[in-house]
Amino acid sequence: MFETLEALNPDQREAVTHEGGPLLIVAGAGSGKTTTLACRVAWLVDRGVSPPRILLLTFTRRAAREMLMRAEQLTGLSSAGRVWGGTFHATANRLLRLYGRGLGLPPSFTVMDLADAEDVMNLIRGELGYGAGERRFPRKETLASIYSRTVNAQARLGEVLEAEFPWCTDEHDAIRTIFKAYTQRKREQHVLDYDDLLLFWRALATARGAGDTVAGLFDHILVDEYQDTNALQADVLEAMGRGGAQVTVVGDDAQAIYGFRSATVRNILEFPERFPGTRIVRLERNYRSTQPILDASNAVISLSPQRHEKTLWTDRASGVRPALLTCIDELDQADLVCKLLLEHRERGTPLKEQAVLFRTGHHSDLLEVELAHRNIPFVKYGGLKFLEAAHVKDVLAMLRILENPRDEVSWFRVLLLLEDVGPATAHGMIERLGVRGAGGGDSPLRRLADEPPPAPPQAAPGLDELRAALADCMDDRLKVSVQIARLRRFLDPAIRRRYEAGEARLRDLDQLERLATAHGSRSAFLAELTLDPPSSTSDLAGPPLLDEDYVVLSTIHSAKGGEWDVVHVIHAADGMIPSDMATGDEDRIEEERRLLYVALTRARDALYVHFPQRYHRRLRGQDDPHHYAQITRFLPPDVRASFEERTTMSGQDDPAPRPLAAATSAQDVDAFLRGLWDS
DNA sequence: AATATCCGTATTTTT
DNA sequence: TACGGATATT
Repeated sequence: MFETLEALNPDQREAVTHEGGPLLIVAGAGSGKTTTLACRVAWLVDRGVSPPRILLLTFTRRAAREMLMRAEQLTGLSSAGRVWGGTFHATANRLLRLYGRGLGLPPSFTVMDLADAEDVMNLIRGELGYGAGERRFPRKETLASIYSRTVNAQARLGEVLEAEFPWCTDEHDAIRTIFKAYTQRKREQHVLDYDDLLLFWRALATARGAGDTVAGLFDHILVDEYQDTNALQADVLEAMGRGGAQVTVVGDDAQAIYGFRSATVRNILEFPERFPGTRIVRLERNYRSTQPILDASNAVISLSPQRHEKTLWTDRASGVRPALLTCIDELDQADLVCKLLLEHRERGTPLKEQAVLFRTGHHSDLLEVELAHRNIPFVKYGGLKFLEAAHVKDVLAMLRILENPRDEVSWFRVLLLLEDVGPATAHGMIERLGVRGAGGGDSPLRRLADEPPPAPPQAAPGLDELRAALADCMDDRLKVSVQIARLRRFLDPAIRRRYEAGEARLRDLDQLERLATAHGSRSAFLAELTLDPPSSTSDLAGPPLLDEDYVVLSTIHSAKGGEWDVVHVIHAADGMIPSDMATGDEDRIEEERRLLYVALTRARDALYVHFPQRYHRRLRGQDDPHHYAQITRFLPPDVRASFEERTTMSGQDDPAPRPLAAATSAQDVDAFLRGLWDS
């Protein structure tokens, strides 16, 4: 332990060995934040704190695992593994299963993800007849996001509508009615959404009696990525801290990128006030990147009108500036990225130490095709739609029913798989099964077995299969994977019949089955899946891929906390970064700027930013199949001075040096046009 | 009442 | 492009 401390710089050492009151560590990108936190955990254990009395809250499960592994290496003890680690949501889940009874929450509650929440909203919306009228009514996605924002930001519905969803203000009363019904239904059915996990945790921590118990569980609470927590999470932390635990938070306001989830940097800024006696330690020395890369990153963030009171420095000198590569179009970009990846690999950087980052999941589509074409292996983080696929949700719905027979949405979903059963019939059957019947009475599962609800003749064979499958799986001793296999005797034919491309979908179910073998109980599997979904294609692909060398493709959000020798940032065009969905108000644009900053600061040795000038229009365009983009507004000329600018003209199909000139004139035309309607 | 078919549209980021 | 919604058909 002593040697470990010796290896730290003075600021880090101060953070690690701080004793007494609350601690705020303001840690710039690459400043050894992970090391510092891991060391602090190790140091605490070394000083005799019992591991199970330490709570480490991180942004992802992966981050928690990594940190605890490092802490174990440092202490040489395996006991660090018994530290409580995970996300706020996963921790809430664990605590509520143990102590939720006092709040009227049975340990068998199920957790629904965003898609489920939207489905419930939709169900209620339909039942109350809001979709049917002449007037356009907010869609389920909008309803769910209004709801979540209201809860997480702890603002009044009216204010949220006014500020964020002005086009819905007319529907204020209807929305409130839906929210009431939504809440009531969740309670009746023992279902919690993501926001509920936090709400109930807060309720638990502030409750008379139970609160002392729960808050008293920990001597130390450490929170990573504090800039990306929201008001509710801050409340939870404060309540837990009142139980006597010492609180440590780590964050960087320049890396706040979760405002869309109601995260607020105010949590960091106001931390010293909420936790009196706070000690503040700043980590400004960067160990990750070369000075030219830091210069470019600093230049980008320095244009932010918001204050970021630190400048990173490093002693990693290098003569190589990051590159800003202007290429013709997306194809050209993909081509160049591939070439550079291979080039660096030839020079000794394995693919695993190289990453390609982008704003949204589908920004890598073309590149993925190109990589596959050239036999360059890759894994992609973020943007994984696996769990959103209809057929996967069907399986999960069946598991959920088994876990929590009052889960109406799941019943609905499963019954719709039967032939000749639509919404109306399904409703009737659900009624018959007594799914909504509160509290007592037979379980709907028992009723399904004993007195099957009337169904259309076409549905009879399917219904028998369904009953048999569910009955067989009610035995909790069966492993989840076995249960899934059993359920598939009902599901496979239904899926083949209902969806196109049935075979491909069935292969997804094979994957799900395989994923399940790694988990024990059904409830653990379901909770894991909603709280910590497989985050990359490699999580699903299984072991064989893992030994191979592969490039990492990732959304910038999912790349948070990561670092690579070589980093490519693609699509540095206005409309991509910032996403044109986010150009509404200034706060959101600033968040996009920080997003670019996060992307740039992931690089250790080499950084490439790619800007394709020409985009093919997605929507039908007749005479004009493409348009010219402008470089991202976050790289104005004086910032570009930190880059080495290069233009590629490698497109063989398009030998004319036209693009550069054309782009300039296209920009002029656009500027002219804007003058016509902006004024 | 369910299903087939067609059309329009909106399209981020994640626990 | 894929999904949701509306309309037409069984």
